[in-house]
Amino acid sequence: MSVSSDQVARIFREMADFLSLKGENPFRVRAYEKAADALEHLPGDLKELYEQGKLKGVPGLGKGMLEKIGTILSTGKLPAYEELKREFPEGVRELLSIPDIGPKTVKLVYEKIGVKNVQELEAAARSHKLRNLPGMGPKTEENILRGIRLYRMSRNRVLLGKALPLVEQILRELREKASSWIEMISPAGSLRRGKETIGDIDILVSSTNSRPVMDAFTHLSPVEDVLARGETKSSILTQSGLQIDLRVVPPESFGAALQYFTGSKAHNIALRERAIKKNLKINEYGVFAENGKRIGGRTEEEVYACLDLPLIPPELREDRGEIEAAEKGRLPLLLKEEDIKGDLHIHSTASDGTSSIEELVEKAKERGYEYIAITDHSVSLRVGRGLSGEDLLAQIRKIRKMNSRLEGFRILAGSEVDIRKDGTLDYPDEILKELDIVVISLHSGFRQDKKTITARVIKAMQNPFVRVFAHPTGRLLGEREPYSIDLDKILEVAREKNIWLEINAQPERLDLNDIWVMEAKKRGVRLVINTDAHNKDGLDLMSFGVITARRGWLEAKDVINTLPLKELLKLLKKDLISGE
DNA sequence: GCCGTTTTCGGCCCGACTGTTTTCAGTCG
Repeated sequence: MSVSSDQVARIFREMADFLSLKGENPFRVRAYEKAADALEHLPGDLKELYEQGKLKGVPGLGKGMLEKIGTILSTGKLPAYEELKREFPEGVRELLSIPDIGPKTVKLVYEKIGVKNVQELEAAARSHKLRNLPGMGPKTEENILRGIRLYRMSRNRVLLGKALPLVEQILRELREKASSWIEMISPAGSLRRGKETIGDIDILVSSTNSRPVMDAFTHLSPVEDVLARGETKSSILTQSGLQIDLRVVPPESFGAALQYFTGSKAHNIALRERAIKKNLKINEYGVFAENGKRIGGRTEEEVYACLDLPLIPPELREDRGEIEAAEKGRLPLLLKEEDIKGDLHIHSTASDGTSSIEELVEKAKERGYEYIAITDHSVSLRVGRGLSGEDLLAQIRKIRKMNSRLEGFRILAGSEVDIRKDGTLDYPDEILKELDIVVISLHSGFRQDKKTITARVIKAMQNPFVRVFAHPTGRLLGEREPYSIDLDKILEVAREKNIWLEINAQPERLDLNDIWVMEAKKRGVRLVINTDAHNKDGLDLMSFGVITARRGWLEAKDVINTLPLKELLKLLKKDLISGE
């Protein structure tokens, strides 16, 4: 039985909660949260990292945390954690997830009137048992009931792919309704950083008159409920249950506010610590010198410049070394969507897609691509209407014919070949060798154990015709956990065999994720961003793959499908030969 | 509990908002 970083992170997070409930030193609480953050950003097998001493020096993991991690790894348990857990009944910690309720309130209601879970808190608020507690009144009861409603409604985070179109609609509507009052407008928060899922949405506006902007905002078409309305901040709840906060700041503070509300929290804390060392103070209104004089804040560039840093792109602001890199002038020149020259994983009507190859080509040209690969499913994927060997050969012939009529554009004949349960591929080599590109992936046997799945994929990667391993972990955000696969080993083999790992751009996949993308780059593994489109509009999902790549610090040169057609073809041919 | 170009002890980001208070505590981002 092995313990993952995520599991230990969860234990530390729970400990932070318990310690805060006990009224412990808040900095000690934060130390546990920081350690949990650090663990969640760790690629690879925790036990190996620990044993090889690679956890030493990771910021946030000091002597005490390392000792605890060691205890968990060797015994599977942590006495300090077990002890804390025993002190509180099961449901108490969950109360902390309710908006407007923090550790002090939970401690109070638990100790004074014995509230042990959400239901009991709701009952206590309804029967007015809370208003007599110190510091509480009727209004608090109302707010707690609202908090419980919100908690139940928004427990699930929403996909970036769902949130982004909604935000675009809202920005459009706001501009229409209050254009004369809006100087600048931008999304902020985790959405701007491109996180794969979003808790709530932040929008920032600069204006000299906030009232008409707030009016427009609270009357937007998707509004279900107005949660708060003030001079500088208002919150709405949309019909889809998403909370949206709008903040209005004066133009001279827009950059500082945008920086501030974009986060992440950890990045901002690190920035402020840096500011203090320079005898500066940063807040959402600007950067200030010791004498209180404002020295920047109109733009984000200004804010960073005050700290002697270049602008750090939002996707990097996770406190994963970006400040140090910026300081040394080593920020990556991040990949842009315009750099993408093609898409190497697309389904047509031949299998389970709904657009013809002709339509897909048309769309790809509109996007300015030089090539696409048609990669329909292989024979054994019945649900995907996989192609028989004969059908595939016929499709290859058809594609060759189409190519002879195309100028400045190339269709690659490919296939998304299933890795069977025993690690063999779904077509024989005689067929694979006819293809321009072979993409392999798993669609079955997700429950096999880590050793089996890893060995199965590695076996498939030995085939000399294989070029791309698609959606390497198989996760579906909010629906399906990744299957148990040892990515560490997969990266090793991918580098050795020169197999490209996919960043699948489907918003519910984004697989590989940002953390593993970063690790793959570090190890010299090449990546390719594909949409896995099942219709022509699916090609537009590329932007989500690009965002994920940017969060993984990728530059254009790290991504195969930024290559112009000629170079890609050269690479495909050359690799085929060297692989034999 | 972490951490160190002023520190191995004594700090640890900062302000708005709310509801309860007569000057502040709790929560949030």
